[in-house]
Amino acid sequence: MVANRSMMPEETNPGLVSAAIQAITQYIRVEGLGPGDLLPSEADMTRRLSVSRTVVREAFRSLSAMRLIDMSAGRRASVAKLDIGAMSMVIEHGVTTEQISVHQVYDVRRTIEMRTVALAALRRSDAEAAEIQEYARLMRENYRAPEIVMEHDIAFHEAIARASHNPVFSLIITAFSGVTRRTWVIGWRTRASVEDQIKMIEGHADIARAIIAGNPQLAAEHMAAHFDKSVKALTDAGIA
Amino acid sequence: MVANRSMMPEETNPGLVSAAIQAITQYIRVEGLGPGDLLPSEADMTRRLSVSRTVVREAFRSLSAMRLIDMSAGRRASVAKLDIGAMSMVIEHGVTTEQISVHQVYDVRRTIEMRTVALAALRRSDAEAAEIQEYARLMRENYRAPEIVMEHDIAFHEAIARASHNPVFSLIITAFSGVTRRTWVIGWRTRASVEDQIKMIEGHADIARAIIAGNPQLAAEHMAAHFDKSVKALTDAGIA
DNA sequence: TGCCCTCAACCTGTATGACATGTTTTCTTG
DNA sequence: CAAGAAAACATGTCATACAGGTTGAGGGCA
Repeated sequence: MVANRSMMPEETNPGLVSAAIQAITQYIRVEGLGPGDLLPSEADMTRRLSVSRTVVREAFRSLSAMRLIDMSAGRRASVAKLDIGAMSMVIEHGVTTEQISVHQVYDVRRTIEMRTVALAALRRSDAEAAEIQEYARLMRENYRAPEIVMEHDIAFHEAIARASHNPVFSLIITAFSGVTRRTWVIGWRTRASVEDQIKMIEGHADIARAIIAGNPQLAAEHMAAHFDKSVKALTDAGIA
Repeated sequence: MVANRSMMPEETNPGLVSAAIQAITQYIRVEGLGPGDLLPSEADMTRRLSVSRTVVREAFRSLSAMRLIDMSAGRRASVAKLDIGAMSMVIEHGVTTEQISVHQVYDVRRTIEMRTVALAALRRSDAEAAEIQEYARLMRENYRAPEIVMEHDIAFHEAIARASHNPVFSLIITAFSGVTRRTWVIGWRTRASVEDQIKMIEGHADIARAIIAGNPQLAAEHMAAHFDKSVKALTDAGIA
């Protein structure tokens, strides 16, 4: 009654905690819970699964770390809204342990953003178009302050992903933001002249205009050019 | 000394466990640990962080759930090799709680696999080419047994992702496999005639041949055609 | 000497009980 | 009937205990 061993592809490494995690996710599925819905209390789960509260807590904690559930003191756990959480930690872990290179991340980003930008050009609402354009404007306005440009740059790409109206794209792109934060400034510094830096910012404005114009081909072309330049900047900086 | 509040983008929801998680990941980073390297024992961490073993354990457990570290009874935790773990759970959670649709997953897969298949055509080793071809062959050989075809289908796509030699692609594609397992059979059933089913399997053989021939354009075209047919099959089956 | 076996030391897995603190519900009181 | 206090319930953290897995040191045997 506690765990299933056959159907799920998730490896059940032996142990009560893993079984409890399975049981809880299965509970969410079976009960058809959606974001915000409450889960049984730890004491409840302790009784249902016939294990100690220790085990139940570690299971809840694990799900909370992956952002599948929300926990806070005093109130019961609830099903979480879709969130990066775990995914970004996995990516960062891969990069810091040198199992993933920054170039590889950029290739994935390029692949995905060529699509999100085209979708955004087709599907963006007016509000989304305005938001994207606003980030491009803020980049130009703050071109003397790299850190600020970076944050608007990241926000720009995330906004495009949102405007694709596919949350999975949004999820993945946002997961990469952490890595971007660690390498962005390096790429910026290799753009020796102010003209180069401004040219890079104008690349964003080009993308924004194509999205607003509803031209997916043009938007994708500008995005490709942008990534090619960014990757070149990183390569020039000696980042593998 | 335990946690940092400023640099990391990860939201530090208050609590000793979150702080411990931060401390442990930071430890991995600072010590420059790679896959397989051992972490301090729970007792050690208890002393270092001046918190109870309960807290340390919940932190370790959380990292283990995200597959950032490996744990097993009797031996100390170690840094894990890059693995899907959390990512696939996030995706599955999104789908079961209806925050992500199957179509959206397929759009992302299509976007990524158009790239992995092209990269595979350019970069695959002979062994990888043989493996990919073998899965296509196994699909044909077992065409009467849908479940077996499905497993080889999934293995086929994962093998292509591996042959792209970019682990991030591999990571993402594998993360989607769980969702695929839940919907594959439905798409299969809508292919009414045996001819249609065989045609679908032949689509995989076409992809394999293009990869072996080292022709990225052709490979991408076949992949696109394959996905278009798959999505149509799902749509015909009434999957949103 | 060299190999195998045993056992001690260390480690994680699970259970239990206790108490602090935060949240919700209920009931009392004005 | 409303406001506020208290009880009931929830999670957060700690301490302790013991079972069972892992490893390496040391000793016995060939």
